[in-house]
Amino acid sequence: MQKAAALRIFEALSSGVRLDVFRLLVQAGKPGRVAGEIATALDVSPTNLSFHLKGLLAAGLVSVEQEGRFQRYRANIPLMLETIAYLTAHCCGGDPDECARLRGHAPDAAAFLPPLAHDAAGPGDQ
Amino acid sequence: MQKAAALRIFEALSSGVRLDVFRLLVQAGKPGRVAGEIATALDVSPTNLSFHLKGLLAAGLVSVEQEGRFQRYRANIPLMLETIAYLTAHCCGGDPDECARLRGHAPDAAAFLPPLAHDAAGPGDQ
DNA sequence: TCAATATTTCAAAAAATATTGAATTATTCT
DNA sequence: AGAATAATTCAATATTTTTTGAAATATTGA
Repeated sequence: MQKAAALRIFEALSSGVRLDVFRLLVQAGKPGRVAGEIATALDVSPTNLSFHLKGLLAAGLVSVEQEGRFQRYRANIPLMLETIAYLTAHCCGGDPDECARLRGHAPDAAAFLPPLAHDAAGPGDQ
Repeated sequence: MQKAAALRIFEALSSGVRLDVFRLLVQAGKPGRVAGEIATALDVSPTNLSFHLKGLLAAGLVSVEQEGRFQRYRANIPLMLETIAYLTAHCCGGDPDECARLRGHAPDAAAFLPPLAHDAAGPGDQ
């Protein structure tokens, strides 16, 4: 992952409406929700929802599939996890002990932070 | 974690400057960096940096410690991990198989997503 | 104490985002 | 084909966020 992608993802989740939409879709799971259902559930105008869905879509956090005259949206959870990997890459000044100590503070998350392998970004990484 | 906290965290990371600052501090590890070092490294004016640090601080993503006339900033990585736990809580419409399938898409992150124990938020959770 | 350094606060201007309602596109149903 | 439905695009307005430079605060060292 590169900076621009990570930035789009955080921008996408930095609005209350979009955060609600994404959570709704995460909770919905595989069946997702069509736009109208989302608008009703969250009490957002279709126009405004469309605006916010576009942001989530551009970030890759949701996908759409046309279903007749409906548009069915689904959450892309794995991308969210990749983003954290990007964020925590090359952490702790390369000190594995320090890295382990940090991990200790978030027990559930412990197994996630990779020891030191970190990201595989090439020279173009920003 | 509650919605308001998660929102502050994503807002905090939704600017290129703040994302750079946070990554710099994640990579710096325990010693962190004083404000002036950050400003120089990222070529941001002290005034503007101060503005952005305030956002990161309000979100809890960084901490400060006064050191003479310097202010030393450090990243709070565990909070970032908690945020993802919040985001992926109650996922997949409660279907564990579906949850497992999703996890399969992000191998490194696989161990992070808790099976179904999920968050411990009380009735006030938004 | 005085000058220099580090950082923050404040107020104004500039830029980016969000919201609204009307119009448009595309699909279904009769 | 024509009416109804689902959703998006467009253009205008409102709101929020970011940036800038000057001024203020606090600490250090002469």
